[in-house]
Amino acid sequence: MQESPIFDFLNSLSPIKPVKSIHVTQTINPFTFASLPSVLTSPHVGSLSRSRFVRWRQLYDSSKFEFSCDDGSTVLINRTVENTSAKLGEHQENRDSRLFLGEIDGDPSYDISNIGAEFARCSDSKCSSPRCDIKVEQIEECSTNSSTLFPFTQKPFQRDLCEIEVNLEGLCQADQNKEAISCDWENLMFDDPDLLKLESSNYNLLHNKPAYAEAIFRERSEGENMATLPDEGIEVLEITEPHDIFTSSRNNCNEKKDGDLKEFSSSISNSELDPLNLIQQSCISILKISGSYHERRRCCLIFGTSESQIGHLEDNAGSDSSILQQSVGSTFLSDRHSVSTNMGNESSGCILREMSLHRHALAVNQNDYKIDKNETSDSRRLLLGSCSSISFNSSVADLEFQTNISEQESNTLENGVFPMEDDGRVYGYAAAEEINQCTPKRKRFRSESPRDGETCKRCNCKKSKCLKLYCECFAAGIYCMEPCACIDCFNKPVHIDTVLATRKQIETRNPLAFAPKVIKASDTRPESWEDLSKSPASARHKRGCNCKKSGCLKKYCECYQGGVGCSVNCRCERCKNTFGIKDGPCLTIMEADSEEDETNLMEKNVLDISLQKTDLRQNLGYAPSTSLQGIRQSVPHPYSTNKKTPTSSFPYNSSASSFYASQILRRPNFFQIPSRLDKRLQMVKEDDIPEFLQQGSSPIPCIKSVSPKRKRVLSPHSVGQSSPSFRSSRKLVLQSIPSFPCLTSNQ
DNA sequence: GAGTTTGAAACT
DNA sequence: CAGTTTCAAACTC
Repeated sequence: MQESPIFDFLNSLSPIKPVKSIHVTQTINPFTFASLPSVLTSPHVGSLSRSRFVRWRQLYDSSKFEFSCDDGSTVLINRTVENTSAKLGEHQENRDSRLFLGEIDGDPSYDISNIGAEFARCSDSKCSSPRCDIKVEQIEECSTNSSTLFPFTQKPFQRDLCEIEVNLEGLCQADQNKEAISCDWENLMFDDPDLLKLESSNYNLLHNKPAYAEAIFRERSEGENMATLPDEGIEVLEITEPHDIFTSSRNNCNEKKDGDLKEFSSSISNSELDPLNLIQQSCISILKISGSYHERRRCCLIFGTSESQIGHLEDNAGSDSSILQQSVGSTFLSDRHSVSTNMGNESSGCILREMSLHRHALAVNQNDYKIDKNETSDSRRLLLGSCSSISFNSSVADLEFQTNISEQESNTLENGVFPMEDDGRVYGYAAAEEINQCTPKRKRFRSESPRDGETCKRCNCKKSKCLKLYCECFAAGIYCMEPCACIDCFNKPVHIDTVLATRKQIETRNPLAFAPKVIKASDTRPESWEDLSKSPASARHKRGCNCKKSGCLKKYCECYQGGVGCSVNCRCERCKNTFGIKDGPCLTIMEADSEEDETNLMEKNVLDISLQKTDLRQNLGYAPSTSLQGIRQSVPHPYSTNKKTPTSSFPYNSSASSFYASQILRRPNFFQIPSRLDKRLQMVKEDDIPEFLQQGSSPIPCIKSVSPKRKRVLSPHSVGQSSPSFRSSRKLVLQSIPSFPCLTSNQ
């Protein structure tokens, strides 16, 4: 890979030659961490599991620091950077229980500990909860441009990783009344803007680098901080705009309220490229959460600098920088939340100009986010990509995403394999050896608990480094996560550059490589149908299978695995796919009517549903479909809860559909089954093309169908263009967008 | 858990 | 484009 053109290109972008990494490998083991002698001798340290605490630790130089404050304590940080005498560990408590954290050896680059202090202070100011835990951690600083550490990626970034964890659970634990919780973060955070004014400019002066910030939400792993709080009610209801402290940001703040969601995006001027500002704003925005305070969530903010970005941007003055922008402007999405930082490159070399917080969830697979406590949460699943391509209806996210603490994590813990903190996705700035956390014990995790994590992809890749489509995680557009048993995994946030570059390379080869494998027939509102039929009807594998021996009756067959019948696209032999065989009769509605007596009740139901869909589609102004795939697929899908259930893939095409569905479902006659005549009349317009297809708006170029021996892909565009009205053939429409947002659209 | 089978993906 | 190899999931024992 190092010799691949893409990496040559990447390397050529950076005028900065790799230097020896100063990184010191750190294995962050909470147990180890917990066992460290407390730097602070605060009497409250011992009650971490139940107390509010601010924890700050510095690991880059192998020193670990932890600050904690207990109930009633207020954390006050000394922001005087020059005060080198304020050594780490110094603290004092006054009568109002203020805990002085001090500086870390006066190094201005680490005064982000202030943030935690500020947060803690804010939390203290109004929260009366006995457990309002706030933890700020700087995990490490890592200059990861070393090809030694990362032989497959040129990673000229210096990053600091700051982890901020907010544990608000205790706030409503007492009375179980969320509404009673009045921890107004918005006020908490900014009731003293001056106090929040960090000495962050020193960082810029010191490093003279542009900065970028990334934010990652993830759930806290059990045991990470000794907390023993139950896992429940994880929900962030609101993200609000930033406070005055970011005055310039506020002026440009856009707030869009949608349901209980507020989305804000704020512009940050050049002078605010300070990573501290970034991180602060990010954190504050994230922390400005209201609603459920059963929240236990960790926000990881990765901020850093990129010298190569500077050079590149200066050299090119805002021209070609797609790759850099990909690495600069990234959106990490996790469960219900996403925090994205849009950092465009301005002529001045400015990297960051916008930071936005989205609560819009962007899922790869809806099933990954099923509301099911028994399922492994995918909250830690992160999607990569540029921000600009992401836009969702928050209500959809509300419907579709809810996460719970991963039981797998707990299981892993029980098995004695502690989930590293945390498998490189968040703490990925470690040396390569740390990345390879996979142990033999974790091998074949999937097979050990085949049902536990079916809503969550896990791979066991050994050779592909999870950077090929062999890897299910990578193919699905998600990071590998803790349950994965992959080896040498590069499909992690720390390798976002590599991931994106690889992805782009693959997409160059096949623009639809990351598109869902199963596409639905002329149905642009799949989510609605799914709700109705609960079956993966009206879908086909986009390429078809090529099974020779499995008879398309095993999950080797992608069609079968996807719960769809084989189609003319398949080259399978001796197809016996229970969802529809390749050479089976291509039924139409008319034919189905004549055969209705021969269908069983289930099939009739499916037909009715299909017709209801037709009706619905009419109501929506969309043409009905004649496809009777639903009939052919009426056999209950044995993997209905399977992660790969195709109809639930890529829900981010679902915002509109869900909306439409919700609207239509309110119609009193929605469930009225049309008369037979109506049914037939509704067949007429079957091939109306969704607007977005008619407009040829798909950025994906048409993929021509090739010889039957070759894999075939039908693109939306090609389908739309080749589908004249009133033609009654089956039509397959790729409905979903690739799992990764467009790589080049983050301007 | 180890080994085998299978077919997609990648490679030539 | 076709054949081959690689790969990891699915499957079997």
